[in-house]
Amino acid sequence: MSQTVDRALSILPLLAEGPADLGQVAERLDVHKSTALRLLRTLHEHGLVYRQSDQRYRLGARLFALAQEAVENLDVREIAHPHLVELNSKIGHTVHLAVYEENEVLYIDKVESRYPVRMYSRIGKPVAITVAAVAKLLLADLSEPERRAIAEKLDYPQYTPRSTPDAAAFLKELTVVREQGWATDLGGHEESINCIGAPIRGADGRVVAAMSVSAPSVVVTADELLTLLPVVRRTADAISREYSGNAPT
Amino acid sequence: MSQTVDRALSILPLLAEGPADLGQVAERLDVHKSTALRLLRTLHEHGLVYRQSDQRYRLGARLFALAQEAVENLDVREIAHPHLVELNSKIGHTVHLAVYEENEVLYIDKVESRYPVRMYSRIGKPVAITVAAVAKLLLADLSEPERRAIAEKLDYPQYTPRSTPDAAAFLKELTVVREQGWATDLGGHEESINCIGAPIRGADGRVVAAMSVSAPSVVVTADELLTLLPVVRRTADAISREYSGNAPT
DNA sequence: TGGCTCGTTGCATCCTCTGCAACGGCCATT
DNA sequence: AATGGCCGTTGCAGAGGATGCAACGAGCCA
Repeated sequence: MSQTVDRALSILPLLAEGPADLGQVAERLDVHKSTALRLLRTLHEHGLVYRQSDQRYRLGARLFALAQEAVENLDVREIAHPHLVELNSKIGHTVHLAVYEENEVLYIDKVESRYPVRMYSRIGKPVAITVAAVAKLLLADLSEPERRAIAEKLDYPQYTPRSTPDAAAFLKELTVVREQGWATDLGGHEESINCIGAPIRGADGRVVAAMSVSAPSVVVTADELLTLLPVVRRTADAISREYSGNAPT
Repeated sequence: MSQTVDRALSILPLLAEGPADLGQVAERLDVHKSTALRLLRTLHEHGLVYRQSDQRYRLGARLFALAQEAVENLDVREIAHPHLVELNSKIGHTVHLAVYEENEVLYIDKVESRYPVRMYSRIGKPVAITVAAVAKLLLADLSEPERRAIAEKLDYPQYTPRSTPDAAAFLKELTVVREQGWATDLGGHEESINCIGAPIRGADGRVVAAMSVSAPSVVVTADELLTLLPVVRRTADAISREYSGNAPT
């Protein structure tokens, strides 16, 4: 809506691909160098881009701080976290927490017992929306027209033979998930990984987040994983209760 | 430099404090509501702000993704990570990796063996710059006028009695660190936590990052921690070598 | 029902952003 | 050492877009 801001913000994803110099930025934006320079300077003043020693620009440190504060404002995460840790300590598998926002599903927390390293590596990354258990849970709660609109806009990458093939299958799956109140991803994203998930609801009953437990099939079979469903649902319900209780609004 | 972009970007830290509605944003920016609306819409289109159900705005999901990609482009981190993990598995204590950027020192990686939970919680957060071992290492490598300029601009919070008291003491400490090639923080931030750190250098000898090992004094005394100095320095040097070797530029 | 607040829209005015051209520093080439 | 090319930077005039105003409309409460 605002041309200048629009152009300036377009620089950010561009730099996310890797450092770029003034000329490259100007070319990608299709504007004059002097224009790109002014935009970059403004971004720089706000700490969103950083000028490295070779004069090329890359994303700046303030982005970390902002993302940090953004995630801290998500109170679901704060409430859920201890529950996720507790569940993880019980069953040992990876536990995820995700939210839906603006046509994207993203992980906002993760607890992994076996491989603590690079734990943050997936937080903030968009989820494979057509197959992930948490994505199904979050989308299943939307209204029917919304679900249809989204389902038709999506791509359906065939990660594995068990990936959701198309919009029709996805919508059907969402209906199932909506009715049963939990979801699975059995090898739909990676052949050897299974997930089960449950929704977290606010005081009004709307799904505000979703959690899942993932495990490689070499460790537990899909059937064995499904036996964990009750404890996963109990955890999700406990989070829901605590979240609803505290909600002041 | 660009008024419109400047105003738009000023909205981000404002929303970082917490959700705000249109009127509040307009007031804080000192612009007309319609102007604020257009700026917010533009930010919204780029996913940087999100409009929650009560119509108030808060920081959006794309910030995560951007910060995520930004951190992945820091190749020091990628190279260093396996070394940090290895060191951690040897000695068991928390290992940090930090860089200096634009008057700030921030952690970009962390390996913690005993408490894997919320591992990302400090990544991206500004370091206690006047006391942390990594901060001393990174600042010590700057030119003398730069060091002085920064030292005089800083605040010197007295986290503990052992915190760096003022600019003079800090500059003196930086000189020591610069000469000995390693740094410590012995209870300067938290009474019971000690750290030792070593610099990571690029091909040109400049310090590009710093790493540290932290441990509570109830587990190891400061003297015991110092016995780990050789292995910490060896790790840092190994990272430096690998980083310098691969650098194509 | 009426009045209030808050978000939204269309529009004329004026500001500010834009692109141009020229400068200067840096590097490589001869 | 001199030259040419490349890239970042600056000042400026013009034009295009951002701004604030005023009016509308939706939701809420009394």
